[in-house]
Amino acid sequence: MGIADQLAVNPLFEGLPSEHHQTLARIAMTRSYQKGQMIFAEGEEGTGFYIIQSGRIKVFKISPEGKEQIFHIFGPGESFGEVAVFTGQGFPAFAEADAQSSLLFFPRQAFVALIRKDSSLALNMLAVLSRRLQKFSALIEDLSLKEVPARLAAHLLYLCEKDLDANKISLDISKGQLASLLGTIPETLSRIMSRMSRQGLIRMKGSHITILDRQGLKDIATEGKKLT
Amino acid sequence: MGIADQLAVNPLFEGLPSEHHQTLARIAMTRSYQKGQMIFAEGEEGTGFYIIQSGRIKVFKISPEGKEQIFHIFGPGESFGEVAVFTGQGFPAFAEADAQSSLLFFPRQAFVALIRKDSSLALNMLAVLSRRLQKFSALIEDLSLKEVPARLAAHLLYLCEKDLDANKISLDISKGQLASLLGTIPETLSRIMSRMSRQGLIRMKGSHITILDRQGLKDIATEGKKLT
DNA sequence: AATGTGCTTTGACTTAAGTCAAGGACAGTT
DNA sequence: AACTGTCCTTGACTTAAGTCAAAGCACATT
Repeated sequence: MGIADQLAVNPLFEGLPSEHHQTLARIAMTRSYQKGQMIFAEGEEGTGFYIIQSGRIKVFKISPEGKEQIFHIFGPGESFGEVAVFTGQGFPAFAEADAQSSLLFFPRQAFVALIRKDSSLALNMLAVLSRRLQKFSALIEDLSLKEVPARLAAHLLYLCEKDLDANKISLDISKGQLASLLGTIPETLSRIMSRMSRQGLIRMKGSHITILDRQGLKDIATEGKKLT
Repeated sequence: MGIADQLAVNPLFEGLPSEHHQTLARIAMTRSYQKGQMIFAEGEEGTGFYIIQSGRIKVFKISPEGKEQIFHIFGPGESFGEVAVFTGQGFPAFAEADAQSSLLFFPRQAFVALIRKDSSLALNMLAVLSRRLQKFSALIEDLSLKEVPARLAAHLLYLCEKDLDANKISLDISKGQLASLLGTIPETLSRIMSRMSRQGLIRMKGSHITILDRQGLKDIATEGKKLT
C-alpha cells in the first residue's frame, strides 16, 4: 500500500480529494526509530508533526526529581506533535519510541500551506485537536478530583470497551507505564490492584486482567464509592 | 464601537478581511448573564461557542463529593466552548458567570460554514486551541508532578509577569477560587501562603501580594526546592 | 456604631499516597 | 536447569495534603 493510500484512511485526511493525498504523500518523510530513542524534547522547536505508521510512541513530561507523567501513548494511525506546528512555540513535552517505530513526518511550512488551500483538512485538524483537549480535560479532572482507585477503575473500563473483548483485558504496556499514565507509581498501582482482586472486582494473571464486577468498578470510577 | 470592530481586534479574527468581520457580527448573538448564572453544563449539546465582551467566566468540573476544579477563568476578548463545536459532542465541562457578563454567542453551523470559506480563520482557531492544549499540558504536569507550593509559586510568578507590575500583585479572584485553580483547597493554600510569608518570599495584605524573593519562588516552582 | 454574612486563617486530626528497601516472579539466555 | 536482568509485589515508615471545627476579619447594610 502506498503512502497516499494509508493517508486516505487516516481520520486527519479522510474526505479529502485524492490529489491532496498525493500532495501529502509527497511532502511526508519516513523516519524510523529504535525502542527508547527520543523523537523530540520539550522546548525543542517544532518543525513539523508526525503520524505513526507502525510502532508505539510515548508522550510525557519529567519532574525535576525524575518522576515521569505519561500524557498519552499513541499507536498506528495516530498523530502527535501538532500543537507546536500551530503555536509556533517549542514542543510542550517529550516524545520517545516505546517500540521500534516507523513514522511519517510532515514539515510545518508545507503542511500549513496545504491547510490554507483545503478547509476540510483544517476542520479535520480542528476535530483532532478538540478531541485531544477533551481527553486532557478528563485527565485533569481525574488527577485533581479523583483518587487512584477511581482512575484505575475508569481506565480498566475504558480498555475493556475499546477491545470489546467481553471483560478480558490484556495490557499492552507495562504496569509501571500504566502507573505513570494514571499519575501514580508502580507500588501504589500494585497495592490497589491487589485490593481490587481481594474484593472480587477483577482477576489478575500477569498482564491479563478479567473484569468480574463491572458495576462495582463503575461505582468506584464515577460515584464517589470507596475501595475498602 | 460596533461588534465588527470588536471582532477585528480579537486574536481569533485578526488578519481577516473586514467583510468577514461584518459576517461574523451578523451571525453573533449577544447574551447577558448574572453573576453565578450557568452558561452551559457538562454534557450539554454544544450548539456554538462564546466570546467574552465584558465580565468573567469560570470553566470547571465538579467531583461527586462536590469539590470543584477550575480549568480556567476567562476574561474579556477570550473565547470558550469551542471544543464542542468541532467534536460534535457535548461540552466537556461547566461554565458559569463569575461576574455580570456580556457574551457573544456564535452558532455552530454558521461558524463552521465561515471557517470553510476562510482558511485564515481556521488557522487562527487552530492556534487558539493549540495554545489551550499547551496550557492544559502545563496543568497536568503541575497536578501530577509538582506539589502545591510549586504550583502556587509558578502561578504568582505568572501573574506578576502578566501584570508587569514590578512585583506587586493584586488578586482579582478570591483565594478560594485560586485554590481551586491550583487543584487544592482554601485551607491548604492559606497555610502555604503563610509559610511563604514567614520565609520572606512574599508579603501578604488581603488580596495584595508583594513578591520579595523572585529567585526563591523560581527555585520552588521549577527546581525541586522545598518550602520548609 | 452595630450586625450579620461570607471569606480566610488556625489548630488538631486523618488519610491517601509516596519512599525506601527487601523479596519474588518471570522471560530469555547460556 | 541454572543464571541474569527486569519488572512486580509486599512491608514498614514518612509525608503532603485533606477534613472538621472553631475563631478571626472584613466589608456591606441597616
